[in-house]
Amino acid sequence: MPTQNSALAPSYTKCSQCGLMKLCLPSGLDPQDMIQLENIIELSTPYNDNQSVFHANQTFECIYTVKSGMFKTLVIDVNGNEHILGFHLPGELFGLDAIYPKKYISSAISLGTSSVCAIHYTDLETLSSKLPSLQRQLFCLMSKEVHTFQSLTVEHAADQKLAGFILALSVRYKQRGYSQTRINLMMPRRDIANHLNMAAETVSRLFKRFQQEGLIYIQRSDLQITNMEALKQLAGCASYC
Amino acid sequence: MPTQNSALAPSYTKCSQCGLMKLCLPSGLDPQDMIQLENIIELSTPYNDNQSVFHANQTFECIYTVKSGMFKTLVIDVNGNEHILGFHLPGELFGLDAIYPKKYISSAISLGTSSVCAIHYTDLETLSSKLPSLQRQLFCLMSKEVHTFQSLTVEHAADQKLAGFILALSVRYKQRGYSQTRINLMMPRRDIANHLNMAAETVSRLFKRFQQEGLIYIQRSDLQITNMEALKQLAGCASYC
DNA sequence: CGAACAATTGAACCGATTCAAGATGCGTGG
DNA sequence: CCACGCATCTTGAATCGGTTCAATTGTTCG
Repeated sequence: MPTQNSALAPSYTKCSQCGLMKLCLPSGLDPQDMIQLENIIELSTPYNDNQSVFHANQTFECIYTVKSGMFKTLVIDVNGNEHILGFHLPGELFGLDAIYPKKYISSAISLGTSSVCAIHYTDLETLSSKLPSLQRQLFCLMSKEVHTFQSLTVEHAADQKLAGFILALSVRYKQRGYSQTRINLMMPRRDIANHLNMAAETVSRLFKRFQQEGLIYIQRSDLQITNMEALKQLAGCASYC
Repeated sequence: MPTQNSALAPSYTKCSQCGLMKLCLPSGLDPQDMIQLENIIELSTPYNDNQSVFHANQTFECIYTVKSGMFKTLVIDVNGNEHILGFHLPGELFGLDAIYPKKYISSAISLGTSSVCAIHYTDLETLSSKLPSLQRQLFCLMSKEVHTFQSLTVEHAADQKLAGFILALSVRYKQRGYSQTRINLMMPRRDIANHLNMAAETVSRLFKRFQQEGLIYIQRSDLQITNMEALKQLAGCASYC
């Protein structure tokens, strides 16, 4: 049984970048192509808590895959208010939104000690025009990304949003081989609230209610899902399906 | 001076599909490549009001570009509630979100008499692996699409959202050669409200307020922007930038 | 231990929704 | 051409979910 995701995932520390990329690219590439892909990937030194991978307005160069830990991407509006666009788990990509404007739109910040692989976009573009399977993967990935944000634009009640958020984390961790019922949130309540467009107080009250109703057990950032079905029922279809 | 967009845009009725594609693909393709692209595009017969181009769950085959009129894409949640994901103006693409799941996620419905061009996705994929410039364009387009939805996830007050919506339409029509100050809304208040996650009554009240404040003049679906700067000020940065 | 920060809890408040009614515009047929 | 009927839009008043503000508790770390 997988353990809580606070430590590096065993599957990551043991596996090659090839394995990492397989996790990033949903339906896989053939091994020959994978080797070529590995050649354009750069490992970077780990980040401590709250460090930036890139900032909004910097020239776009690389897209990133999370190797361990977690990152958040956020934008700052004209009034100086932050808005967290999303959280990125091991095996997930970020930086794709910078392709069109040729500069980063968002800033990427580490949550706790975390590390990434960097992929130069020009290299990726060149390679994917040589490898149709890679091209297909990338189109799929970007379509999925569109999807994720589409789901977020559908308004729900606060409890549905939070339930959906928890379930989405559960599904994503499961896909990467972590526990789907025990999750280390890593981000503070304030960040969850910000991402879901609600007050931190509301998140706090809802976590309490969910626990009273037996849906979850939560202690600080250690979250256990105790009634998956009820949680799904509550979320309706919010964000994760 | 461009006229209101209620009739077909002159630039469209006169121009070839090549011209249409140029509008869809931001930074253009060289003429040679464009000819190859034209070969995989199919014109379809026009739709009357409220007809469906595709429905959610149908097998994904084509992506579409709007030739004239307007289309909306919408999803229906588990409770049977509609949510309008977006409105698609002439020269814009829709159906990209179906690539990853290989079936349409949303349904596309015409608003008034409208027409499209269909592009078989498998052909497009094949062609774009031969034409690096086309591949680049498509990555850009999808990145832009991610962008659009990212912006929508940032919560604003109702008046900011509506102001942002109006401005976004203005910008998009301008890009396609229509008037940026006089817009035919085409969709009912209910649809605007639904898309922006608010009640139709709120839209009505806000249009009235905007008119009283001299930002717009609106008569049924005929909208004129009378104070662009103030509208931008109000919207802050919502959705259009 | 004590400072600084994060999370919780309670109470007043507010923006937007809901519900209900009325106004307006539009197509149809007499 | 006007009268009718339907759908859309507008307007007002009551209500509610979630925010804001303020105070308290809990946690982490030098």
